[in-house]
Amino acid sequence: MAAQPRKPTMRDVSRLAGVSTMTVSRVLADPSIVAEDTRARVMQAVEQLGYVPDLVAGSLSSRRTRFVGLILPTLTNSNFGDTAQGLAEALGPAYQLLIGYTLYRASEEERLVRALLARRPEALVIAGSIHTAATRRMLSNAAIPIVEIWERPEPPLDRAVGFSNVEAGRAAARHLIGLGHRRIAAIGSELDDDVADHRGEGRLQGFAAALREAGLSDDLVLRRGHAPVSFEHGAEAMAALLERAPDVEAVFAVSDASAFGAMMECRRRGIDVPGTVAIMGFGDFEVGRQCEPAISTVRVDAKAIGEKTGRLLLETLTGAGTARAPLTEDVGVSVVARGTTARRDEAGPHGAERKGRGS
Amino acid sequence: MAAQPRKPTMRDVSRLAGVSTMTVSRVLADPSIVAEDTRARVMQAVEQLGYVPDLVAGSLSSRRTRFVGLILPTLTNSNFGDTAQGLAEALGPAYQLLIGYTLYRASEEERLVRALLARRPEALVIAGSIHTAATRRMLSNAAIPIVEIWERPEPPLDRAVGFSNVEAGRAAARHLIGLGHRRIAAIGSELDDDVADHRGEGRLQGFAAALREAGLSDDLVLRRGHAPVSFEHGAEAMAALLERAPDVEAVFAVSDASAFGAMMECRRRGIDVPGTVAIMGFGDFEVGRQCEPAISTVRVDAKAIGEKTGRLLLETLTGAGTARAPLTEDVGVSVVARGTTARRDEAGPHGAERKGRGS
DNA sequence: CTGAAAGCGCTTACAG
DNA sequence: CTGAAAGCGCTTACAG
Repeated sequence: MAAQPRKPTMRDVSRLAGVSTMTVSRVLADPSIVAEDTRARVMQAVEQLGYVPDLVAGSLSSRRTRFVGLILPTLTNSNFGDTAQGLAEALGPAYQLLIGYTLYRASEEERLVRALLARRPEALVIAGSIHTAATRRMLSNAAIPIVEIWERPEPPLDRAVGFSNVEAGRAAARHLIGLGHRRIAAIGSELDDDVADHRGEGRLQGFAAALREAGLSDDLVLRRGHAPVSFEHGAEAMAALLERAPDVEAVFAVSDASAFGAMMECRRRGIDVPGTVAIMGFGDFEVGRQCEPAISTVRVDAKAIGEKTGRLLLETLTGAGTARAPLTEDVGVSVVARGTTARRDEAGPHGAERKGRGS
Repeated sequence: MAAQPRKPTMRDVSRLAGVSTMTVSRVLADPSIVAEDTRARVMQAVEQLGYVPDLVAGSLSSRRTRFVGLILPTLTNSNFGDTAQGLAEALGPAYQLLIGYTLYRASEEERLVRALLARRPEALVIAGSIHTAATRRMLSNAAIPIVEIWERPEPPLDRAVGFSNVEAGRAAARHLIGLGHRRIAAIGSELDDDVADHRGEGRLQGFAAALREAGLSDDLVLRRGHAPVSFEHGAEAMAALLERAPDVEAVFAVSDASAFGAMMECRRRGIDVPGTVAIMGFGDFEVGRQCEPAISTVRVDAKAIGEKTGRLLLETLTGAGTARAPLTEDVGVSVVARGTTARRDEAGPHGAERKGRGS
């Protein structure tokens, strides 16, 4: 790697082109306002030197960093990945995402907020609406747009784009109750002082509330292990659940990953899904769509959350929005009934019951 | 949101504490070199004003941005997420990752490299080793450590942490051949001028080469659709494969996601896995570990790639490494034989063959 | 259409 | 242990 003695600066370009740095700056920012031959000389110098403008200096000078901070619970959940990609796409190439992850830890969130704010992002997008006091203070004092996502806080710190996790849980319960199940369980993660999946907890609470309102017991709403919830989590939680309630008829998992794990645990034990136990998840993960039987779920458009957030931010940052956007945008959720909650008579033959080569 | 009239600067803190900005700067950078009572007054002023240092200014001044750029194909693959998290953890809180994704597009990679370099990262980590000429030039001229990951380029642009995808493909073929299969297929994605998964292609090529060396035909090595490969991809590719070769005995998919999709397609068609068709994937995704039967795979430690890269960078950036680290670190791959390639007599009863409630 | 001056908010490099 | 001066590489705000 042939290291240059020093990276070329705008000054180097301007000297080579025989103009001032201001002219170089203009050519790079808006070529149309510079005379054509001047512009050509500058571009030629830029090429020749392989000049890459220094946005650190540009940001300090213009007070525009073109950064948008994004704080997510994890980088390994494709739903949050979709949100990040949706946000990046909506924002376009003029903005750079500054992504951090918390692993559901409030302390880590606080550290991250401080670290990201030091980079002077023009806006900050953060999953969730429950923060430490210090985090809330920093966010409020930042004097930039803050968007809380994946929830529907009342009221939001500033703006919010998400949905009600409580309603999502309720919708799942309604679906299972409507199918005639009575001995209904749910599996999620524990909450402790520092690590907590408040959104999953919201779903669990909505689910439990709907159970009680229907006159059913919520004593099978289990919280096991720590977020993030995994495929393994579902398997273990399902095993624990069967230990405790061998007669369980239906299970709601706070995530499709967990639901899939639960279904695999049933398969290993020879328990028919949905024949003996119905299973429902949340998030509409690809695995749930593709597996056999496919997993019934509460769908949320993760990418749309990112896209709407991006558009909202663009309006706010460019001051383009004439009409003041609402404080909270709700992308809604929808129940998607699939194989794992099919009634016996509805259930098509699933692979487990077919043998031999078809096609 | 009560917007401050103006964010407090170090100047504001220094005035309130009755010291120079240099002293404030020292307290924040290394409190131990400042007298205790001075330090206390400064900290108190920092607290009172809610001062958050401006790293944009600090970076320009110190010529240390504490940024590490990371370019990944997608944000929605948990394997790359693991690499990102491993890198972030190894680097520690002193560095901020600047993450971008390309969707396997060379043109997007070029744009991203340019955009990230403008932020003056202290190092750049990039998935893959095949870049456009312009990208290579920018990378070489950047005069910062560049680490190519998830491959084993000969030679790397600068450094590399990865493994041989060709060998990974060969290992998969050897495993399937060793099991006695003869009519062996593979499924991956197409390559076109702009979008291409060169790592998946490497696996396919290694796989095909091993087939030929064993005297077998490689005419069932199929490339369908574009990267990123999905669960759906596997299902569709499997359907196409069965159309073309109903007598296929074993299939290698370039990703566990694809392998899972292929297996589900088999299940929908009543084709027994592994009884009639053996399936093998790559990447050791959680879904493959958890499903029934579990998916045989070529495992690569995605998180370790990130961690090793982080440690390498830390040594390089802090100049701590006395011994010059090797140009390329190979994390290796390993074949993990599981249910989907079990021989009939080895195969335990899998869920599909058990009925009724167990336990 | 182009440029000289000033300054963004810090840290480096001295000096004491 | 502390501070005054200079400067990082750009863009803003004038001026012509």
